[in-house]
Order: sequence, then C-alpha cells, then structure tokens
Amino acid sequence: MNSTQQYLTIHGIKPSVQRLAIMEYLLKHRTHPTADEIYTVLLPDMPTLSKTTVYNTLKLFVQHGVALYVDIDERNARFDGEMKTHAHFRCKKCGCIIDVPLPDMQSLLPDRPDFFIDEAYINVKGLCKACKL
Amino acid sequence: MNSTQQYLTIHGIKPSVQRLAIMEYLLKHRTHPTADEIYTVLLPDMPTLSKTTVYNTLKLFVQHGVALYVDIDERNARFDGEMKTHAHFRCKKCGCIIDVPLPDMQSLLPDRPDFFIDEAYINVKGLCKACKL
DNA sequence: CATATATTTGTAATTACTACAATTTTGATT
DNA sequence: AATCAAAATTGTAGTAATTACAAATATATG
Repeated sequence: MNSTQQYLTIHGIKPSVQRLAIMEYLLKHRTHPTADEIYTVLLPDMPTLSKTTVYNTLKLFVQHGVALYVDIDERNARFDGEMKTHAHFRCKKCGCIIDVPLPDMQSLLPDRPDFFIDEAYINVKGLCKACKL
Repeated sequence: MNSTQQYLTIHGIKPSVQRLAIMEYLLKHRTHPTADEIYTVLLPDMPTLSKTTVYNTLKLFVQHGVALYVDIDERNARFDGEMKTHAHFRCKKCGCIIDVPLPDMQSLLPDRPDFFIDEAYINVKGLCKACKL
C-alpha cells in the first residue's frame, strides 16, 4: 500500500483507482486545478474516466478533509491538496494561483458573540512577477 | 439631486432610474444579495426591468468601485454596497452573510517579491448564533 | 459462487451568467 | 420642437460549469 493509499484510507476514503489518480494529481500539481483540468489530463491514461466521477471525488475529498475547495476563480471551482493553513494569491492577468503562507491565523479572527468561525479563507489578488513586468 | 445620485455621479456613473434603484437596494439592504434577488425585489415596481440590466449594472458598479463582488457563496455571485474594508462571515447552515470588521489588514499580508497584492478578500465560515443553538 | 453494496459512468437537466442585436431613452444641436 | 447620435435597457438565445439520476460495473461478504 503506497502512501497516497494510506492517506486516503486514514481519512475514511476507499482508495479506488480513480480516487488515487485524482488525489495524486492534486498532490503532485500545485496549480489548484479545476475539475475539468484534472479530467482532461487523466483521460488519456484512464479512457473510461467520467467527468462526474471527478466532480464526485473532489466533493468527497473536500468532505473528508483531504482537499480544499478554492473559491478564488469566478469561473470555476478550484481544488488544492495542500491542507496546511495558507492563503491564495491569484494574478488578475494570467490567472495563476500561488500559495501564500499565513503567519498567525487565530489572532486575526475576531471574537464575536453572534457567530462561530471554523473555517477561514484568505484570497488576495494582484499581478504576479511575470505579468507586472 | 439626492445623495445616491451624487454618489454614482462622483464615481463616473450616470444615475439612470435602474442604476439608482439597484444602488439604493445595495445600500439599504446589507444582506449581500444576488443579482436575481435584486431583480426579483425590484421587478414589481419596475415591471420592464431586465435581468441583463441588473447583471450589467452590478458589473459596472464593481468596476467603478461602488460595489463589491463577494465570492463566498459557491452557487451565485453576491454583491455588497459597503466599501469600507471588512471581511465576510457566512453561516454554513442558514447561509446568512455577516460583515466582519477587520483590524489590521496590511500587517497580515506578506511582503513577497514574486507577486504584488492590490486586493484582499477574507471569508470565514461557521455557524451563526441562531443556527448554533 | 451468489448476492449485497459501493463506485463509476453517461446522459440529460439545471442554472447562473453572458453575447448580441433590437429597442428605447437621453441629450445635444439646430 | 425636430433631428440625430450616443448611451442605456431589454429580451432572447446561447454558453458552460455543475448536478441528478439511473444503468452498468466493480468490490466485498457470507
């Protein structure tokens, strides 16, 4: 059993071939891919793969805490296999998405009696180095 | 000329009847409405209003800096007339969206040589008081 | 092996949003 | 007031991401 299999199993996900391929894609490519991107790249090696499976699997991953739903692109949902706390930067010109380490998450969140926070998302936008030039 | 008219004019937007109605809706209702919500509420008093106009107008508002595109709801785009820096909380149960004042925005953003930030969005999720009980 | 359960697949439907062309309104000029 | 150009609005038709659902396939269990 390889480490991705273990990783899924530990999180209560049965490691089918499709799920393994999608999880490994997420872990290897830090580009915050869309469902369609994953589908298109995996299709040549898994000709029977269905787009529905990709969508189902990504939803399953988010529910089980092995992937992040990144809502930074107005057009499509993006997904991230990195689960350590971090923010996302998106270039307004080329659309690339870069991970941004976050120093102190807790101190930033206000303590309010009218709601109870358990997830936080920080999205920043601007121009990446290549596009700024 | 009322204050909303002035507000739009100052920001380079010609204050048509439709634009005024939409802007006033945004300023009066702090619910972060969807385009469809605005359309539905305004329709009875403006029977010829078109949904396209609502979409066009909201896009115009965002471009001219009198409205915020709030990307916190996976289903639809939401809009906010409050332009002072703040974060958004969304209840995962009832879906309500609450403004959250932000103490120190600048200090939180990392200084990196590989990109240049000019917009920042902070979305937090959890349960609101009513849903927590 | 047989049967139940879980997973995957493909198609059809949904729906937010946009493109676009026609119509209407506005505003300036005569 | 009439004319004309530019801007704004409207309605329809289209796009595209996502989901619903039922059939097919794979997997696990007795």
